[in-house]
Amino acid sequence: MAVKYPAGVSQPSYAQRRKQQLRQEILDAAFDVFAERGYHDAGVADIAARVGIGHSTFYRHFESKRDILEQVITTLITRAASALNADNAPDAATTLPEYRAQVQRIAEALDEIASDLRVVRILLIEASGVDADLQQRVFGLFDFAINATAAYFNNGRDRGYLRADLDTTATAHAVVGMILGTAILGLKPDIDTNTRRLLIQAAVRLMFDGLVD
Amino acid sequence: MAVKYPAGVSQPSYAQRRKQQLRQEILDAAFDVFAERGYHDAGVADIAARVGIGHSTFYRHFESKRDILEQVITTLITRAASALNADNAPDAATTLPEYRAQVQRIAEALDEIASDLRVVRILLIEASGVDADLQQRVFGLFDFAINATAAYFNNGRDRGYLRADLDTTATAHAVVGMILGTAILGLKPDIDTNTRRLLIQAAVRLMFDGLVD
Amino acid sequence: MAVKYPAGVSQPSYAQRRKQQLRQEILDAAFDVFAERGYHDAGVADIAARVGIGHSTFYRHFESKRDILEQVITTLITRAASALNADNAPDAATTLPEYRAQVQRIAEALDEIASDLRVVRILLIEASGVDADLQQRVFGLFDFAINATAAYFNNGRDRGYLRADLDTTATAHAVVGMILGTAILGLKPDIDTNTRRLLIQAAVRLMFDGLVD
Amino acid sequence: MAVKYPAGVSQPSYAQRRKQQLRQEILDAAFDVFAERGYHDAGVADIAARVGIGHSTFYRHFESKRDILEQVITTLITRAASALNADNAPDAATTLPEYRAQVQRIAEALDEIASDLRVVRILLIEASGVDADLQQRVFGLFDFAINATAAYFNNGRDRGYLRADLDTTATAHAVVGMILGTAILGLKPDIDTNTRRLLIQAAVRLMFDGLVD
DNA sequence: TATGAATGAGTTTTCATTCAT
DNA sequence: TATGAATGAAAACTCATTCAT
Repeated sequence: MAVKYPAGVSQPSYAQRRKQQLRQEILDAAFDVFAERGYHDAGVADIAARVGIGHSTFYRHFESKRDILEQVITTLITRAASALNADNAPDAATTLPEYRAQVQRIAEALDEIASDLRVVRILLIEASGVDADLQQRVFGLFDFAINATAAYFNNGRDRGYLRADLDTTATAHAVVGMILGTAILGLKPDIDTNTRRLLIQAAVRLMFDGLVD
Repeated sequence: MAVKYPAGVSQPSYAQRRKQQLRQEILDAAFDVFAERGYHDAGVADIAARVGIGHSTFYRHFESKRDILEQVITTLITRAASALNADNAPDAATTLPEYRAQVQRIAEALDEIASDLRVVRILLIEASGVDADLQQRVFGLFDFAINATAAYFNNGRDRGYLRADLDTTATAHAVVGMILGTAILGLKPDIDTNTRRLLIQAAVRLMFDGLVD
Repeated sequence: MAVKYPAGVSQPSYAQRRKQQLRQEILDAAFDVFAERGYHDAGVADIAARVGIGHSTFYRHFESKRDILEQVITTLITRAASALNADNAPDAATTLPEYRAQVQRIAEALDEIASDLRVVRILLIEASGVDADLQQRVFGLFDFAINATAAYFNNGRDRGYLRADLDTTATAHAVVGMILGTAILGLKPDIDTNTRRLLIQAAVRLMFDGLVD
Repeated sequence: MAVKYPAGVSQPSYAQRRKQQLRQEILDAAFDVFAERGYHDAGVADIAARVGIGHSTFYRHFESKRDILEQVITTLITRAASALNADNAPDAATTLPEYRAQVQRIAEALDEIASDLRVVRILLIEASGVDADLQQRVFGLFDFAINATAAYFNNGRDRGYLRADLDTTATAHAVVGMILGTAILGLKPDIDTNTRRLLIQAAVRLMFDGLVD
């Protein structure tokens, strides 16, 4: 689908588009290669070979190996943040069932992303394994998630459909942690789609009702 | 305090003890260095330098760099598994308050371990970043934790102090995920001891009572 | 003189020729270095330095140090085998003088090769000193020489110009041994070209007429 | 059998004898190890382990790894030289049959030595592969053999049972070369005792009668 | 512009030899 | 005296990055 360009902005030339496209191909290849072999084991040559270009061409599009990892991660973070935001606003839910439904939707959206184990691997393992800076970037996403979640909780507590004594920040922490940890556990080789669904269900149920009730 | 040796077992010679001790010093140094710089960035030379020995002396005690990482991880896994087991049996708790107290104890024991961020970093980041094999080892620990947790849940459900419709395995997954994820979130630089305590409390509360009640 | 390429086979590009040429330069340097310092004492760095390239460039052309030795030896073996074959066929000689002349020619051809002491050193000393595999390769050459020689002897015996009771295989062994041993003795520092000629003469004479007559 | 010591020379003490004995054991082990793995691949540790002593003890008896190789080689050279000398004198033979018998005896004695492939390997391959100095030592043996052989030839020529026009030095060279080369060819894996005997026979026959007659 | 060739910095590992017990 | 522990020098090899075509 052709992208529309605003008036006054000249459409990029063919060459520029080609360049953009190649850039994207390289990004995709890097994503695959990093996920398969890990950042350190992956060579720039591997990435280039997968795209079918010379190693040197790689450097016309990215500063360094580290640079492309950063870009891959940025993309993933952006995507995850969108999933958290999409069609959801902290004050959209006014009743418990509404909120519950909303949580279910968010959970499924995140699962959609995390079901691609490569995303989990790169975001949680490789990013942190390479560099404190990159780790910070990812942790920024977590902070964002925690804050968003806390906002939801505040809304629910204010409206009265969540516990009045809820420590919203700390609990948000716990919930985001649960998402995170579940995603990591999903790296275990033997988890199929069905199990994932049961897990989400159990997690959402736990979140709302706890073990007891 | 001198260690007692059983009759018939000759106490290790001075040289042997020295050797053991040096081995332990190297292990400790490796633990630190791996945590600080990451496995790939850390050189055998760094480890040796920290202990104050020559590079090649390292190889008198460990097969390879990979070998020592494995040993470090094995130690950590063992320690974590002990913490999970210590003084706890799945059927020890017969009432909800008892179980709650037990969970609190376990949570604190794990937090004690995880408060050393280096442990978290090595176990969760480095292990997985290096090798599929090592990742498996760590995941074995998680499986153990999940199974143990499920056993507790089964006990509680059978005794009637937990929900009758509890999907014990899936929920155990979610709970272990929560522990895991919280540990990782603990790597964020700005978390102090007090915050940790609040987090644990919120997590335990969430686990038992959920958001609602 | 420009090499002619058959129709349909595009002439190698300049870059390819350059690469071939560099490869050959490295081979030559390795040949020299191995002969001078011996395989074990020679470093890849020495070879690279002699060509005037960086150490790692070496690895763009050869798999490993062992690899290049193998290639050097293969070349030498091929050359020696050609010398044995060149313009000679086992049944070319029908009379004793003809055969005698043929032997003289072969002897001179081999001497031509062996006069380069580096060849002898690498083929007989280094190859065997490094690896059983390489030794096998060289011994394959000897076997070839023995078989070829035996074929000549058979021809001569059948035609009646050699002893009827000649044990052709065993004698071929002895003759090839003589060539081999003489080549090794040629490594002695004090042997000049003239002496070599006398040696060949004496050897050929011995071979045909023995000590007695 | 106890060795007799001349009057006035005090018999070595027990400790000294033990030391001598251990030294010999180390020499034997080195001989084996060098032959099996080659000088460069063999470690001092291997030698020590085979004797059952610590690596360090090795250095109480030999200066260095190189040193022990030298001693091993010296021993072998001495043994080979003895075989060449034993009960033979250049002028012992006065007739052709006598000389022929003498040659046969010498050939068998040398074969006895060379049938231990380890001797051949160490003397011809390892010695030359390590060091120019060691190679010289071995070549000294060859020179000795050549000179001795030439002396025999001179005697035979003077007495009239060998060709009058024999270039004794050059032919001696050829003959010693034949011995040498045959010994090397003996390293081929598929040569059994019987073949060896046929080879010797063929060589001696060739030496005396040539191909023709 | 795209490329493959070239590179050197960096790392793991080995092993002969010395030292302290 | 015998030993194992310690060592550092050396060496092969890899790979991200630059350069010349």
